[in-house]
Amino acid sequence: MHTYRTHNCGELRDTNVGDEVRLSGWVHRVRDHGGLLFIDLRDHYGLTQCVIEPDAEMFAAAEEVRAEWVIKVEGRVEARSDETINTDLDTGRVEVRMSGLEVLSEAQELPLPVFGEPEYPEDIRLKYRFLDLRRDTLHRNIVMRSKIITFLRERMVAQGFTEYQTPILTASSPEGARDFLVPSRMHPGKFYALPQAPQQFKQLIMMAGFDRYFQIAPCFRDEDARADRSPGEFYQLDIEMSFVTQDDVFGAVEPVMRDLFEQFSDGKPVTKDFPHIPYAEAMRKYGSDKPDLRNPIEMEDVTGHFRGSGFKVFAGQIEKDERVEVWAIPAKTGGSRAFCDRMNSWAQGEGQPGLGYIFFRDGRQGAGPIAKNIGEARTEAIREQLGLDDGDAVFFVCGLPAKFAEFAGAARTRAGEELGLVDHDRFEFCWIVDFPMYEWNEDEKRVDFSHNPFSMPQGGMEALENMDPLEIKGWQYDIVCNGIELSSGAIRNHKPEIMVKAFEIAGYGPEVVEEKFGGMLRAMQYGAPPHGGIAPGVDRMVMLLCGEPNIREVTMFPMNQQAEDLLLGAPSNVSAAQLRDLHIRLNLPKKG
RNA sequence: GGGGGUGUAGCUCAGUUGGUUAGAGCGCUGGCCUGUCACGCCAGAGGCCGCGGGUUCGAGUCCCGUCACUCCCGCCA
Repeated sequence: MHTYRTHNCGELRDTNVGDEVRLSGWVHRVRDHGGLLFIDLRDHYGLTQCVIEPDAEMFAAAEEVRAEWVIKVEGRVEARSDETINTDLDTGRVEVRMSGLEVLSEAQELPLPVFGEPEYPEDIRLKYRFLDLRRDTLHRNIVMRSKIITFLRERMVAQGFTEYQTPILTASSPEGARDFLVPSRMHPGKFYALPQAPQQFKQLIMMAGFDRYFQIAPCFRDEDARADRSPGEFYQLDIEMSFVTQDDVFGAVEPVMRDLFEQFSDGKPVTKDFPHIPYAEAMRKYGSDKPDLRNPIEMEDVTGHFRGSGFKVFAGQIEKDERVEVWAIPAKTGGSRAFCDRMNSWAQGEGQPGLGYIFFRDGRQGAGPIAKNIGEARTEAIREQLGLDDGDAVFFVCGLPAKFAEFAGAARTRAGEELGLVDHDRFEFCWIVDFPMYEWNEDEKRVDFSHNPFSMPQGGMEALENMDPLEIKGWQYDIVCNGIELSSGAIRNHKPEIMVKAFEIAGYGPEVVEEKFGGMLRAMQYGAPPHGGIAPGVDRMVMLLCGEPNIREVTMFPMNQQAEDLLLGAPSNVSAAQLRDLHIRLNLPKKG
């Protein structure tokens, strides 16, 4: 018989009745009836009820055990009587009649109970993560994460991709997030950086002639945390392919995502064919480049109905600036003054002057101040355009779309959520395509890359030379699920002269490109294949599939919001000798 | 760097207009209990009310500061 166990704690069934078995695990729960004592023994696999009676030799020892002690139990598997079967347990038809018990390891009084699922303070959970991880939901989330990653690897390999590893110690990149730096011992005053993503490496892999790369890639960015963003590190399903168009990338990635979500979504429906939504259309309809398509509300331009109308607040703005538009946010079933006023005061809380509205009642009559001001005919035209009826409402935002789109999108989200129009039990995917290559940086009054500077502009060199930079679109795309951006990707620029020109438009001279991206530029000069890729965020996929709003619920050993590891104590002080080796002298901020 | 929330027993929380000895559940200790599976019953221990200062005859409660955790903004090509 094995030293510790013949079976695991989730294994025993009717067919084992009569077997002499040995189980090891944690004491999940003890129920001491005096004349009869139950121990629920738990391990990774499940829970088995063990029972002992006072005449048994080990009874005194059994009365001593406490929650989370590690014990070894021996005994005979017995069938439970009909009235004592527990259908909630896989092992609930049997129990182990204890004849032997050995304590393998005792536990102090717990700072954090393993039994039950109430919420506990994050700092205690993180300090005692090993206990937290024993708890059922978190334990299952972590296992789910592993299964998801295994699925991704298997599918990628099956589709002809190969996993290659890229360096962890690399060069600091001039664009993007703040880098984590690692001081060089051999080169005083110089630093490595941890990769924000293997972006340049995966393109070099394509240029080196390896086709179809993927990697479950660790990425490091020294940015502040959010609920859905760990401080410091996260994982991407990093993908790159040679000789491909945008549609080839979609064709490779979309089935993997759809099948992944169908397999792990617990029966929730998943989008069959991901719609392709141009960036401009997404902004106009949803006020966001990561729209939640579970929300049925689509915004519409209703500027014409307000031009020259009696609602002077809007009409005046339209008069003054031809770029001013009015967008309507139709809200089915939102047609009550109480709801409209609630939306209005929410908008004021967001720093807006308010949120104008019309709601319809009594035979499609428009109600509210705006309806009064613009009159029946215009009100009816708006109602007609949006297909609204009694009991519905519509909200309006007016101004320059670039300025109000984000707020309009937030109002759309809020109306959809408050009115219960959003179906939470589904996964709605889409591709957002045709992102602008550049955007206007208002602070610095100049043109900036809006996405990835390595992307191929649509129209290539000709577009860069002849078009208004702000009109140029890139072969850049995002994959979005339920309002969450899972990934950005692009068809890359593989021509050195286009790269130089693209950077020139953003204000970087050829010497800057040479200095910062010399390696990439050289690679392009020696035969670079057209290539492209994408990098869906693994953590966010796992969050969606586990239904967890917080990334720490799907991460085994997360840091807290202040980027500290409370279990192992990182970051930590280092010795003077270590600093000397690295040629570093501390220059600490003054206290207070 | 900025804004919001929270902080009372090992843990989750309650605590009235400022007023005697700060409570409950879980856990812990002891006792009882032969079919529980959130077992039940009885008793007990356990508190710098985050920390510092102030107002007051009197502060868990009001004010100021500070610390910790968290959510958000900035940031995240």
